[in-house]
Amino acid sequence: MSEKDHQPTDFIRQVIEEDLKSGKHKEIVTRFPPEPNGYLHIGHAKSICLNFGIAQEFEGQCNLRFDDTNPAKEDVEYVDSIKEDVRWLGFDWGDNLYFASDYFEQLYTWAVDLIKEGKAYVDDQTAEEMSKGRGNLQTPGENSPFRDRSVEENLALFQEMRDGKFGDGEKVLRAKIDMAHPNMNMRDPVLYRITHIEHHRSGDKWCIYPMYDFTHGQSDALEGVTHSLCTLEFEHHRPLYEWFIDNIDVPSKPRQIEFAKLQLTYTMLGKRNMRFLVENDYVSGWDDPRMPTISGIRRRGYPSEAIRNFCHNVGVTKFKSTHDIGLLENEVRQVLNRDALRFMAVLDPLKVIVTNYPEEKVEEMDAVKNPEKPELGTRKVPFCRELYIERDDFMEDAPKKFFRLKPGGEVRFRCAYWLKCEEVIKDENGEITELHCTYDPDTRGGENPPDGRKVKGTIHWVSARHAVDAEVRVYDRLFKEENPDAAEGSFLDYLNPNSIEIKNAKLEPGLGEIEVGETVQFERLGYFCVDTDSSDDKKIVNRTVPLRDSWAKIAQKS
RNA sequence: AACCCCGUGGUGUAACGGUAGCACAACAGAUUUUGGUUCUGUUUGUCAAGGUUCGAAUCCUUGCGGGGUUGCCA
Repeated sequence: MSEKDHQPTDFIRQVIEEDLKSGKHKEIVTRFPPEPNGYLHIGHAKSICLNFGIAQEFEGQCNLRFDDTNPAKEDVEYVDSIKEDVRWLGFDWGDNLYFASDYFEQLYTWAVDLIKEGKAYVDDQTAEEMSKGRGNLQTPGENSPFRDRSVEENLALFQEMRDGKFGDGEKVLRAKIDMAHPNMNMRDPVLYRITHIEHHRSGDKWCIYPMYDFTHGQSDALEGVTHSLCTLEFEHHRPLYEWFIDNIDVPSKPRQIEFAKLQLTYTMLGKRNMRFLVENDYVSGWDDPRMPTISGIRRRGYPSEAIRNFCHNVGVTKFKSTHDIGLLENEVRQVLNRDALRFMAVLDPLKVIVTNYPEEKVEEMDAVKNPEKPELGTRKVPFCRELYIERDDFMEDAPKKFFRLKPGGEVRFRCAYWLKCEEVIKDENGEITELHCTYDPDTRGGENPPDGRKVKGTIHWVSARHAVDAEVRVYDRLFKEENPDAAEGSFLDYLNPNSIEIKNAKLEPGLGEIEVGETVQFERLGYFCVDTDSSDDKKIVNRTVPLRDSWAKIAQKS
């Protein structure tokens, strides 16, 4: 039972341990390298937890590097949100904030070096011609007619590309590798393209921009990254990554290792599909609480600790697995059960009149703030003659297993009294409008009465006179289909029409003081978080996640 | 069918040639002033066939299945 046995071990950490043991590296350096072209989502959280987590465990360093080599898609707006999200997840890059665009000059110099060594050339072909010349998966490509230009001509042309002598797409710089290579990435990949677009950081200094492949490994090498962890789709870029590291005079030799990206049931993580939902108002924005973005999850009320625990449990492999979203929700409940303060709130109010309770009387009942943390003590909850209970907690023709309120039945009102339903009041449509009940003074605080009577159910309630009104947004998963990406037809066919339900709820008065962003438990209902849309006169609350509900299962069966 | 990667209960993940373990889910029970929490128990698995070995989830071969790759995106 050494400590080692409890360490999570995966194939990447094993490689790192070996590299440390063999003396290949003294210190581990990783990096999280987002392109600032969108918002981070739960899939990125896996990569963040992996890279920053490894740095922490091995007492190394993790850089935050923006892979900003394509100005057409990028913006500072995203840089800021990405930083905020990484910080919220609980990680710190210290001084190690980098931008690939800061390496443009160095990368250019290295490109010139390759040209001088006859390992790169300027190609005049159109994109279409190049594509054709590359061949396909079965057939080898053919050399470009420009492949054998002289070093001098290439040097001059590349300089002219930089100087802006050509329009977008007129020329590219390519590596001279092997047009018949079985790996398409090695068939003379493009190193630089011409793009006359202002870059969000380098402005109009450049009109040629390096490709991802020509940037990433060298950036890693410049920063002394030892292990460059990326997702599986870069697997067949690795030979190229290594080709650049081997053919360029870089200061260190990083190693690329690939792992499977995170996939979740009932969730769609594709950037362009998420963008579609945002731009076409299927959701309120990137931070809509139903979105799998970090900002959405945060607004929904998921604690970052739960995300970290989840990523830890998910593990790291090369197997393309899909995780059950329920596992994430379980982690959320686990953290919130431990931390969240308890309150009572009624989402779908039904009035209860306690007919034998004095009109003017108000009692302050004691209720535990959090049973998981008894040291926190209790809160006061006002009780009076008029109350609200959950409409669901009353049934006229109740099945045997229904332990809540029914005509002639008695239940415990949590922390208050035992109440017996004496009369059901209905309107002209037969809708139940209120319940007339009597209370037993011998059950104050919800205690068992001296006569030994038993009661099966305990329900929550709110004093009608003291309740705070609130809009509660009850969220459900965005998609009805387990895998909206892979299902037949458009993912839009699988949107859950009930992914948001608005309730005009009655809250326990103490809830008026809860601040935006704070997550609490509404007893018997779930965890709820005060939303950023709240104003001084209107409280808006998101349902983070419901409590486990074994009654719902029983009810469904019968 | 060119090359590459991957196959362990329902979903994931561990076991590194030596008792197939863990989490979630499901089911049953106990406790409970939340039908919550907690606790106990049960069910379900090594893709297949050969080979190596005293012994194979693990090594080898073949097959089967899934995924990826033909951007001047990352």
